[in-house]
Amino acid sequence: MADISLLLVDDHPVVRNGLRGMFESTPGFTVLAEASNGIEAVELAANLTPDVILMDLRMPGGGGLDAITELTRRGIRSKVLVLTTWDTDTDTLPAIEAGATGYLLKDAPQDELFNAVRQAAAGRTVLSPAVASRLVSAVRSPAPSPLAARERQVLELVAKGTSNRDIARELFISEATVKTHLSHVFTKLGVTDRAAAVAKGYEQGILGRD
Amino acid sequence: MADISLLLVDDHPVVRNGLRGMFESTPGFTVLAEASNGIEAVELAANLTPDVILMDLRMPGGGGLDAITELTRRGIRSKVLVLTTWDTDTDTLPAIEAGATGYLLKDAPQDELFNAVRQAAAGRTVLSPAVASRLVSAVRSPAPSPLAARERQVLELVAKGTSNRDIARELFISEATVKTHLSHVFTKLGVTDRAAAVAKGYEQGILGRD
DNA sequence: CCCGGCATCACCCGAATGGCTGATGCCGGG
DNA sequence: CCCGGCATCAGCCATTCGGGTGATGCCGGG
Repeated sequence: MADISLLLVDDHPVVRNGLRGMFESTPGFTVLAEASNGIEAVELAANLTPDVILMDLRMPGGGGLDAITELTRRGIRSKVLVLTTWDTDTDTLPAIEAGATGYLLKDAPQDELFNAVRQAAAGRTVLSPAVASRLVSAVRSPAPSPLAARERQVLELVAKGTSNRDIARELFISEATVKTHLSHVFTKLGVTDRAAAVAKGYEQGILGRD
Repeated sequence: MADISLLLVDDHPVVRNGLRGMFESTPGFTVLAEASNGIEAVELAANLTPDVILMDLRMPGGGGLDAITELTRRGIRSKVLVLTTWDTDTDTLPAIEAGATGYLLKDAPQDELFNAVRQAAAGRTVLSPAVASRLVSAVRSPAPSPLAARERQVLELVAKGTSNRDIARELFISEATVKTHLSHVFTKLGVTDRAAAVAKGYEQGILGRD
């Protein structure tokens, strides 16, 4: 069987270099190209159609997530293997929903990485144990948090230090309604005051993505 | 002149591999050893006394910061070059205060890295442009953000939804003091209420690192 | 030696907050 | 067709906040 062709996507030269070194010195893999951001990645993938794309999610200028979405949209059939640094990422699920074939952490041992790439090339999903367990628990729980659109808006304004009155003005609703929304937010997030609600918002990735 | 001897410290095998590859394939450098956490790093440094230690700050089990402090405390004269991923780090200054000789970002080009190592070996301070500019601005402005220890504690409790009264109880101080601390927090963060303070706390990395 | 920052505390007061009860209209799914 | 979730609104009320003013003690740097 032919070598598995790869496209490496990471904004850090060091990481790209490390990966390239690892794969080039191991039979069965060929590194076709490297990209340092999502835009480049999509272009290169479109031209080279590598078997597997190893991609970091967090990158300046063209996030990995958008890149994945774009790839699936264009019907490019390269398998995307997300290789990320932190497992605390809130984007695990989005990435998989967007079409990533696998998701593993950078601190995985080499053989695990090689294995993952082979699995991915074969179209099988590979997840880091840590990620996998989070996934199942995410599925298991019917999502306890998701705030309604209006509730999220209110929370965002609260995080900016806006008073209920001003939130009301800003959203063209009455102050009473703002209070109602906030009460619901509190209930859904399991807190009792706005400060804690903001904290939860950040913890759960509801806030913080400007 | 003899090779510059190196100790690589990073929790990610991929990164260590990348660095090792880069330095081994370049004349003038010798990689003595690798460590995956701060504890290991200190031990190895004590035994091998490398010229330069390339160290990541964020590591599980023995943070890089403590490692640096420990190294200076022990009088080990290896130069520490902090090689970190994000320039948003709040630990830039602490690291330098702790005794780091240089501080640069992982996405620096290779030659810059090589150069930095040589500079560090010669005892000169090297900083990434981004870091450098942040440093000067930090010096220039009397630090508008860094909260005092007590203030941070209070903010953390606020983020957990604790009322002033309960914060007072928890910290064994009076409610009045809590309010004073909070007022200072508000001023320093440029906000007017606890919710916004929590938000700023997360934005600025004061909160969110459990 | 004095000043500034930190940490501590007190008192007052008006405004904002959060809980509670209750109500209306719309929409989509069972 | 009814129920649940969303979005809207009202009024009441106890508590909590945040601002302002003022004060003390400690420490470290200039």
